[in-house]
Amino acid sequence: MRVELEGPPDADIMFVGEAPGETEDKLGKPFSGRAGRTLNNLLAQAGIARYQCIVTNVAKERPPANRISYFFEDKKCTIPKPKMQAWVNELKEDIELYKPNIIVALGATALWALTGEKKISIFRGYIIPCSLVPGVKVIPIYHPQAINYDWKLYFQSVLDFRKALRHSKTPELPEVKQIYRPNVNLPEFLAYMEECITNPEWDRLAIDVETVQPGSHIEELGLSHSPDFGISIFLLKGRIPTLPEKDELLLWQTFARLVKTKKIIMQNGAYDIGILWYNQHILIPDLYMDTLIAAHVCWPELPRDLGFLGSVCLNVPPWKSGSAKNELYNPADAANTFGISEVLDLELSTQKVRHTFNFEMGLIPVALMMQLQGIKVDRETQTELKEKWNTVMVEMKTQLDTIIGREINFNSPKQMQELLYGDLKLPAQYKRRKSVRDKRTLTTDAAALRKLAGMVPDNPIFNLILDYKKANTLLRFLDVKLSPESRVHTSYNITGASSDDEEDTKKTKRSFGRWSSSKSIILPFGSGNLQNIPPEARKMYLAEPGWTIIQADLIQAEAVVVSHLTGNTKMQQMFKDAFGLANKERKPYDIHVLKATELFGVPWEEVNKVQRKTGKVIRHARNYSAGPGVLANRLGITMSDAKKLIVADERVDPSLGLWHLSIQEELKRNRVLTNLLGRKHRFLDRWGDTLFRSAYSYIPQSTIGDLLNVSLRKVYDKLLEVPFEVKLLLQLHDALYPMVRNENVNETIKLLRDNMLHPLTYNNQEFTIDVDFKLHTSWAEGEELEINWKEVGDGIPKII
DNA sequence: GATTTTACGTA
DNA sequence: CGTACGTAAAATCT
Repeated sequence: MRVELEGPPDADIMFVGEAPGETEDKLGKPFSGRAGRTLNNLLAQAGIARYQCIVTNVAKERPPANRISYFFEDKKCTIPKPKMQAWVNELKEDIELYKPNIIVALGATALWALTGEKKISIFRGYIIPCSLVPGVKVIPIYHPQAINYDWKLYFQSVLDFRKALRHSKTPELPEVKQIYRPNVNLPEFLAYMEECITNPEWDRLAIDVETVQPGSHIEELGLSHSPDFGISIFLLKGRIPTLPEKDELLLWQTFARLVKTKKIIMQNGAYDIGILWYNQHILIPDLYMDTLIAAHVCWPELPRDLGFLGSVCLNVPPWKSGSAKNELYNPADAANTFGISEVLDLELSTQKVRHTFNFEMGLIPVALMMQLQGIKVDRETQTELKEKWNTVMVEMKTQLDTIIGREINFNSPKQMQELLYGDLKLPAQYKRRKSVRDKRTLTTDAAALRKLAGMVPDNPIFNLILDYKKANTLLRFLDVKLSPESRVHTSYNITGASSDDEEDTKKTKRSFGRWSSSKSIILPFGSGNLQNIPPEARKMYLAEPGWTIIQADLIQAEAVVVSHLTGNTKMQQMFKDAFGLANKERKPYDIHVLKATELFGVPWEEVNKVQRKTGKVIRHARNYSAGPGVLANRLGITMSDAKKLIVADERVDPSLGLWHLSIQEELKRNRVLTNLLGRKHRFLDRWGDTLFRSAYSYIPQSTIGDLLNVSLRKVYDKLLEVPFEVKLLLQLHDALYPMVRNENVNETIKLLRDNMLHPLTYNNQEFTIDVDFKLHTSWAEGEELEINWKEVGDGIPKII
């Protein structure tokens, strides 16, 4: 059936979808099916009344199998067949007839028909001119059906619909008042900087640098004192300097004077400040706002790249869409960073999250210092380890090639499938599914290999493959490039996942407040992520001669938090009683033994190792609502035994289940959870178990992440006060690794403990997570310290 | 050549 | 149907 346009002739807003679906086809009404229900929901969230709007589609008939490409000549849907062209002409006439103030292009097909553009992910949220009927404005938004498939797009689309409503009062496109001065000469740039310095009313300055790799050399420098102005100068063209040395020196001298007088705004300042310091030796003394951090605090679940933030915060045209060589790119970045900062500043107040913002801003210098400092690798040990594991790898490969009779790439899932399930005809092993509705996919991962090894005990290849793969993986962590000073460096990312990837708008940004670690662009040495180095590879990270690496751990950190969240008073008491004791003295307060006594009804003294391990695993698994499959896997027991264990534990500790339910209740209210240090997170996934599991882990995980960083900042502040040198080497989520000279170990441990004990409050009850220490000659080998802090009191412990 | 999938390391 | 994170190689798409 042909589906006609619907709505009042005097409507301000016109929604244009793609084509009718099954329900629409039957009822003859646009957006009357599942996508229509999602549209209605979005409109309600945005405060738009559908009956006051025009609703239609580009195509008036349903394509076979709902595939819009049926109406096009080409696969990319850019050359319409005559029927489609006629509908586009019809759409043009409708727009001219009804003259809406704004047209909402729902999805890529509508965007194409109205503007000729294709990429919805780039243009969504921006007000752009309609090319079909010039003079009309269009705002592209994801199609409701796309949102149904990918629920993460929901929240940002609500923001987009609100923007559409704001712009529906008048037909005019937003006025373009921005002035950009790209690629100016030195006198003009110097004059601008001098004007900034002398004008006290311009108190803030946005800075953006473009760099070339390798070396992160500054290619272009952009500045802005207002959302409506941006200026830039090139320092490099290709790799050739544009300015004589003397002139460039003058530029940087003036710049260094300028930044001292202004509140600085940057997007991802940790990088820009880092290279300004590393390459130009210019210190940015007052970073007033990092828009990446502000966005992370205000909207942790949304993308954070400038293009996205611009679409949400500003009324400027999309400036990131053209070719990368667009001259205006850099000055526009600077000006729009300024504009975005003003909106985020208000948002921080509205959402009452400024404390989290200030906290994260305070971490920038710490993370940057750790990145630039790096951590030393002993080249000799590295070579030894590389040789050792290379030998293992080659040996396994030789044996396997002989047994199998041909060469196989064991890193190739495809070849592995052919071997295991084709040649050997072994029972298929499937990957764990996110939902029972998902289709099963074959796997050849380590767990599958171990299972097959158990089924065919007389065939040695499974264990050989496992050993081969282990050596192979390890080599990835060992065979890394070192800096000339034999160091590796990592970029610690305060806002978690990096988001300068513009194509990546579909991924939800999670970031529970924990730092992530990735490859440093400034100093690209090492394996990148330093938070996932396996123990064997840690052996090559040696303490410098005469120095000791100290490991300061938050003890049982997440478990302590969970005991308070669930109101498990027995566990709380045990943590309290064990507080400050030496490691050896903690035995009577072992929560895993406690769990075993409860679970198996055996007296404390008679709990054996297997029972303790069972207690440990089940507690951890149940905290985060793991299923019997995981438990069976972890403990090497059958599914039915695992199920029984879970049932038994539910009887022993019903508080966990109740806590999970209370989290669901809290999510129901507004989908926002707040951790014990006040950090908020909105959960945008589709309502269901995946969402719940993620939410259960949020408060314990993010509280500990924040807690450790509170400590880290406090320790960092002390570094300048103490009369000896402390190097902060690593941050591993619940542990800090400083390195000091041997003679300063005692004082450092005292300092660490003083600054890492930080009381938390839940339900008006105060508690403190304990800290313990290990001393290392390398990152791998550590010796547990036995300190009874009750005996030490306020003094300094005498360890060495 | 760019993007997606698979596998795997840590807390 | 633990979660969180980043990297690399293979597979797949264009």
